Amino acid sequence: MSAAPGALLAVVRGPAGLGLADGERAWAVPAAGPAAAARVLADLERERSPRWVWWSAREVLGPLAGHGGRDDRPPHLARAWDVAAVHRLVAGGGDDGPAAARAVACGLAPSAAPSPGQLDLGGDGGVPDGDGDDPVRPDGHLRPEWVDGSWADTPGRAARWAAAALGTAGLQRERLVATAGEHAVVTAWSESAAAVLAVELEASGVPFDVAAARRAVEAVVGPLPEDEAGAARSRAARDAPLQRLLGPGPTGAPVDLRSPAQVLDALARAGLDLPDTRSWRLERLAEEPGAPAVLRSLVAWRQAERLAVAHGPRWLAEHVAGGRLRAAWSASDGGAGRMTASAGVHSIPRELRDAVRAEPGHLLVRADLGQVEPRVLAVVSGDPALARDAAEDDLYAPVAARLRVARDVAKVAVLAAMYGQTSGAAGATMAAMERSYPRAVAMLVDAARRGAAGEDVRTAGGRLVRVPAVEEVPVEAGPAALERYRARLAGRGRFARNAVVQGSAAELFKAWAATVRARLAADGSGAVVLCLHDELLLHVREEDADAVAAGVVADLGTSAARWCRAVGGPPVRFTADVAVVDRWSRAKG
DNA sequence: TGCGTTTTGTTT
DNA sequence: GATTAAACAAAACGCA
Repeated sequence: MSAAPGALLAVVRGPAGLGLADGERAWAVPAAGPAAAARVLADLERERSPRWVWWSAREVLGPLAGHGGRDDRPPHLARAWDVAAVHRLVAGGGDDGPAAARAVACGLAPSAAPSPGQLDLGGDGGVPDGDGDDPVRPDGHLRPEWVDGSWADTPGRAARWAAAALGTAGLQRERLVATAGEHAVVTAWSESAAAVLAVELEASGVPFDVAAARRAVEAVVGPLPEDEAGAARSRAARDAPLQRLLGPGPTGAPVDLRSPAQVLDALARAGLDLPDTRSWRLERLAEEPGAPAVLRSLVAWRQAERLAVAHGPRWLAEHVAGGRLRAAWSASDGGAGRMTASAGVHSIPRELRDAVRAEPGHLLVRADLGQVEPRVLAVVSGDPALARDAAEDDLYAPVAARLRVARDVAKVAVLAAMYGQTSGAAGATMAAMERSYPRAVAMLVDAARRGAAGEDVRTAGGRLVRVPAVEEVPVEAGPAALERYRARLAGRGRFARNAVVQGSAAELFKAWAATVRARLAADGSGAVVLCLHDELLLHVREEDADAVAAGVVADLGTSAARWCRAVGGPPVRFTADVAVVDRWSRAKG
């Protein structure tokens, strides 16, 4: 659902309750195409600092993102109330369209929400689609004929659609405060800003040198093919040496290296009995003295195959254009509301980071948070000892001292506590963790208990995290089925335990990212081009790079302090490592 | 043939 | 004896 060029763009200013001094006003802006819409937005921005209210940033800004200059974005655009983003916060994900968001905001069942094309049965049975219609039915739901994007047909409809967004935002706010608490309003703001950022990330992409990427892949894989036939030839050439080492399969045909089952059989014939062919297992075996040459060859083949398939010519053609790697971005996805991206942007292998390069006259600023998760744990649990330890640059040093173990052991112990690991050396240090950080551990244990019991949990900022359903097992089920059931419950416990930390960390990160975004947009020094859970990659003008690097650290100070206050935790110190580089690969980390 | 599951691998 | 979280993505496998 997006406004086509030449259609209308609905822009709304919100009421005081949404963070404004101004009264309610709904705007419907006629826009002859994205460029005109961008000018209108820029004009409106000059009026004093509104908080925009929209059904979703994607709908309103998507059509004009990328217009008006790559690095030229209205700074206050992200001061918004994004109904879809707030709905995901309130409802814990799922369908975030206007109909579902409206239903939940009204306390109605989202399943009863109308969908486009559906007969309108729930209302007054009035006139179906007149210009004078209200998008909202008397029962609170949206009218189905409004949900299909036709709000953009006339100025009158756009204005009413905008007003409905405003009304929904008000209801949402009440609901949010009632279910998650007053502090969740602050989260709603930063999540809305992240939604704007997601649209911008999608439009801008990551500066990417295709030729450098090809070279990096070729260094491992060999010359890249030009077409399908060439691809088949180079695959065969890659396979042949290893196939000769493995010998023929039972049918006499060469082993299909892409079939785990066939590779497993072939290894068994070579006298290697393995439970699976995971590369870490193969690597460990290959490193042993006297290991057969096949193993080393197989490990190398796997590495090349992976790179060729995941980041070969097809991937480059599909996702890189005009010197930018582009992906679809979600501002809050998954169990805990992290930002996610398609095209494998969050798992670009190290070899390829050399291809992420600043454009002429620009530099990259890479900033990553140090030890975010334990610091976030200190905030959300309010554990005084952990909060004190966070004062150090290296949080694990004082932890090691308290636990009376080596730093590495301490680090594993903290991570294991957050992930719910109970076996091995990490399990053994749990008792010491509990003694040293009773509040932190108690909070984690409580989240795990609630998750295992099927109760939903909330992040520090108030996001609802739904634990996955686990199918009940009848009492008379066999021991294997009962064991699987128990394992699922435990898995759900670990999920919930992790989600409260990971999800809260995502909220802190987004608050920081939004602050940095506003800084860059305000002075036109550049743009955020990549968000990687605890890492920001900025593309900035060369002459501004050092100032931006300093600014990013300052922004962390202010946004982290604000976040700690908002969620009612102690003022925990957060740190960031910042590097100014021309290529991503040159920033260590 | 098509669709869902399993295996594998990369990142945080 | 096991049981560290999340994500995206491709190809093989298994079943109807």
